[in-house]
Amino acid sequence: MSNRVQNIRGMRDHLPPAMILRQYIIDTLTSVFERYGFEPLQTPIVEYAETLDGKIGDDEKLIYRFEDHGGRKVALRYDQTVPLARVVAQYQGRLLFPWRRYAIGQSYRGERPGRGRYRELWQADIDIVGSASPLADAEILAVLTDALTALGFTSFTTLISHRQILGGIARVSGLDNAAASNIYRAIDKLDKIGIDGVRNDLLQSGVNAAAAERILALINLQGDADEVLNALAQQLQGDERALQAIDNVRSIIDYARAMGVPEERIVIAPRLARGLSYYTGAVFESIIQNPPMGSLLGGGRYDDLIGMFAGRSIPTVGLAFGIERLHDVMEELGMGPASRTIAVALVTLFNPNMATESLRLAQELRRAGLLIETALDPSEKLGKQLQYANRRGIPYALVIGPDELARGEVVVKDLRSGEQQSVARSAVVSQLRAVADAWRTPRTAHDQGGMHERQTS
RNA sequence: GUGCCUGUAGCUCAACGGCAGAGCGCCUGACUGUGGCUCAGGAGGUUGUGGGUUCGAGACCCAUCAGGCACCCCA
Repeated sequence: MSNRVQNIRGMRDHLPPAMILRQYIIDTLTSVFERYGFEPLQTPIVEYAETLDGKIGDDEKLIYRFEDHGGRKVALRYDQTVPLARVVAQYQGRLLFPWRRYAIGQSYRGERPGRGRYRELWQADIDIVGSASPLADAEILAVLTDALTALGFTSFTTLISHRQILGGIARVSGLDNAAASNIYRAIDKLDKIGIDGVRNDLLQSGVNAAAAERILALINLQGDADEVLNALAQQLQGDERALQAIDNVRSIIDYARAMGVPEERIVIAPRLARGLSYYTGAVFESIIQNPPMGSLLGGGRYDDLIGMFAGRSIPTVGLAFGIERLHDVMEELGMGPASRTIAVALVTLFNPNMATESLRLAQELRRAGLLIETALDPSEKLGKQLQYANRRGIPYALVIGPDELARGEVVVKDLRSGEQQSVARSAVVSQLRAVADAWRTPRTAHDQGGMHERQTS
């Protein structure tokens, strides 16, 4: 029997310093989502296996499956999109469309863990259910841009494409459906393996040289969004579906501009394939160049998925923020709250006789909304109590000794500077509140590096 | 799921097949209303785990677990 002390592979424990950052991420995302009218939804982590089967494509083998005590075949959710589809179908009569909903929670994928890849991963999903309007797609772009900006990111890029642009590229290159699905994976690797790498992959998967060059030219288009879309429209002439897709993306981008999404945040990237098979329309993902972390979020339009449950088409667009990746990147870049502890001040206990007075002070401050920790041992030397506060990173220590009590004052000591002053007891709240606000102000990114087109090699 | 690299004190890492160490951290004191800095002491290890080779294994071999990198794929 093993009694090892060990967490499960690919699943992380988050100690308080990490959780403070994660909660900051979640709080920030939540507040941006709600600013756009998205409503919270929570669903179970466990679903019937058949609910998940046949929805996500080849990755189905990565789903965690087991039988419950009653022998039912169940599975841990792979994402929060399929459960959303189930909910929409199940509660159609109680929901009003279009419906904006967000969901923040964990999903499970039996992948091999690596950088930015975990078997338990938290995602923050937003979706607009029941609207086919390109304005819905654009709103997702606006939310994502606001959210990453609010988190402190200064140089992210959102790649945008459309399933039928990709399809059009395959069709005008003379590939049938089977061949087409093979090339998507190859061209999606453009950023990683470069133009020559993709050419190699294409040729190796049986694409003839002429078709390969055609594909490479299309996925390697450079320029701003309008230029790339125009070039695509020109070269995909005759493919009605692709042209419609291009018009659709134009509309989405126009609306996004109207909502103030900066031009430099958007790149039309025909190479963008995205793995999940349920996407039907626009697809997008946001990336930063430094540190390298794949995509921070990904999403798109999936007009048929909910219909698989509901029996009628309910067009939907949405995306998932990868909280694990946001966390890892923000940690590496030193973003998020500077504080690594919760309390803004430690109320010390001067001695057993004075403890009551100190505890009374602590409760006053807590009722005023301040985050206060107290010492627990009135007989412990004051130096020990200060040392504890200092090590915990608590910025302030409060002391009430006999002198302070007699004068109705409190010593407020700044443990970072070492300075201290006696403050009238009635003024402690306002003084601490001011410093607490400054102390919890999050840091923004130093830089995530300039990012736009891939490095040309 | 495949290949490669790594795993030694709380942390970061040393140690030719021959007595397991350093820095930081931690504990005690110098410091009797005050942390940090300095100084003096001190504690802390079945070398991830289980086998094997050897007179002798932290080191070599096998297995296993965990982490990293590259595939694959994705948030």
